[in-house]
Amino acid sequence: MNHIRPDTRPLYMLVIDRIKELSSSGEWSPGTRLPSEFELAKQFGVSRATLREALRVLEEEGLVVRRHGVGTFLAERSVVRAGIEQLFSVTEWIERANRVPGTVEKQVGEMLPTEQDRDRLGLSERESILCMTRIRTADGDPVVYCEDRIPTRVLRHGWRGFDGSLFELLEAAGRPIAYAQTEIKPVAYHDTVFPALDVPAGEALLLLEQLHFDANDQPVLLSSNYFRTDTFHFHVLRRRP
Amino acid sequence: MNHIRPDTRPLYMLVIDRIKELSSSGEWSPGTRLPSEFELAKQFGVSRATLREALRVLEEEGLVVRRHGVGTFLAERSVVRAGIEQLFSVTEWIERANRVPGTVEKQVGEMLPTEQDRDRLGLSERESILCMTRIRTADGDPVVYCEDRIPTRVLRHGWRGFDGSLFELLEAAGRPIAYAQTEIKPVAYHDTVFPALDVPAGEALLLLEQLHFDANDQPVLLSSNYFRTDTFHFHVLRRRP
DNA sequence: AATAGGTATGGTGTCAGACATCTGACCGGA
DNA sequence: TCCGGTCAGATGTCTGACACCATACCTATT
Repeated sequence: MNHIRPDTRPLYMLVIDRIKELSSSGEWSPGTRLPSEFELAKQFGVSRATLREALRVLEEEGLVVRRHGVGTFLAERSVVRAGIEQLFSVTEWIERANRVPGTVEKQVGEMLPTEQDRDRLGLSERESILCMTRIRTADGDPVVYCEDRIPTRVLRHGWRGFDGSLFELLEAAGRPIAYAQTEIKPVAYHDTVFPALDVPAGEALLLLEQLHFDANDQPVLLSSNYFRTDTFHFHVLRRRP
Repeated sequence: MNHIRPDTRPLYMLVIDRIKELSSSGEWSPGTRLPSEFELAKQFGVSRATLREALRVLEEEGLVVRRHGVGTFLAERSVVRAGIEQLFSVTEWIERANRVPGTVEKQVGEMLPTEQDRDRLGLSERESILCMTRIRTADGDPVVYCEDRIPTRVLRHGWRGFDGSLFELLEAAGRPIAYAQTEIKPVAYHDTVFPALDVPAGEALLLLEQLHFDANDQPVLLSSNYFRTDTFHFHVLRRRP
């Protein structure tokens, strides 16, 4: 075929993006029937097989509903985006709320991992970790309290040029984060964290304990983030198994 | 072809189930390479196109990793199951912890919805709702505080024969729950709930505010569940968008 | 011997076309 | 009015082919 494609990602992903574009731009409204697979494939210039791969994923995500012998429909209730299952850095999260992210450093330095750290990050006793404690701000207000641990060996170029986003730091080190195992816990009080975030009396914090992995399933970051819930809302779309 | 299939679900779903079986039964261990698509298709007696639909979904779920020109591999870290994105009833949840579910009824009755209820459930002013407040127990210990609201019109046969599981009640009414929009909130204290659950001092509860929908995207149940986190753990696999 | 480059092989990615099966609407006769 | 047949159009599945990619191996050059 010798086609020249500017984007090297698989074709079906480009189709997915295009469909999401069309649906979120209001081109197609919720509940309407999409053109037939044959028609869509022709329109996008891909084969029906490729188009179907895209639709299969979209169906799995809940954006479209397919009915045998009838057609493919845009879901009635557009899936709530940015649920907790989507992994954003704290920086990104603050920006998505249209606020300006900032950082107040409390502690940064190398140290030896505890046994629990070693266990979860898969380290030997001698390997050191970069450990930091920070308060993240939105428009100057303290909103998240962060404790992060990164194996020193992961950071080939040290941590110079570090500007607040660990995600970018790890990307620059060639170990971009792909996913995270996250535990969700409510916190009624904490001697250090609550005063630092200036939490009003009676309010609780939401703690996300996260173990982050790179694309090769290697753990690269262990973090505990305490969120003020008057600023951040957490939701998720739960489905019957 | 004129094949007679006992299971009427789409073929690719059966393939998915079979693959999950093989991987969870230890037939295939994490990290190993699966047989080639051609080989697998032959083995399962389906076409490569169908097999690929199954693999596409499994890849999206994170159970397998596909590499162009190399092969398809079982994911190194098996995806954490029963994350918060899977919707279980409280009854099921307690059973999954190998404990015996029970119910202490506090209040059950029909009443008129508040404006917020009407808004979220899509009701008119005159329609009544079935409203109940209950404490769920595990082996007799109070572990979840539940407030539930169901539009009366949904329950065609009334609510006789109700045994504790709203999911089963709605299934019997022909409106089985398909998914729920869930908001996650930490709660530091609540005058009614905390004493009722006998929460130890200093411990917080996790509140899930859920709007449940049936398969036709119609809201059928609005619930607020307060969970004791010494009994329930909530986790989720978050992925980069 | 070490290394750079070509080639063979076997994997996934994409395509085109065909037939099977399901659904809803239309239509005509009891 | 009701019921069954028919038909069009949609998704579900299959087949066979070729393109593209990654790796292993071989070869020629250094």
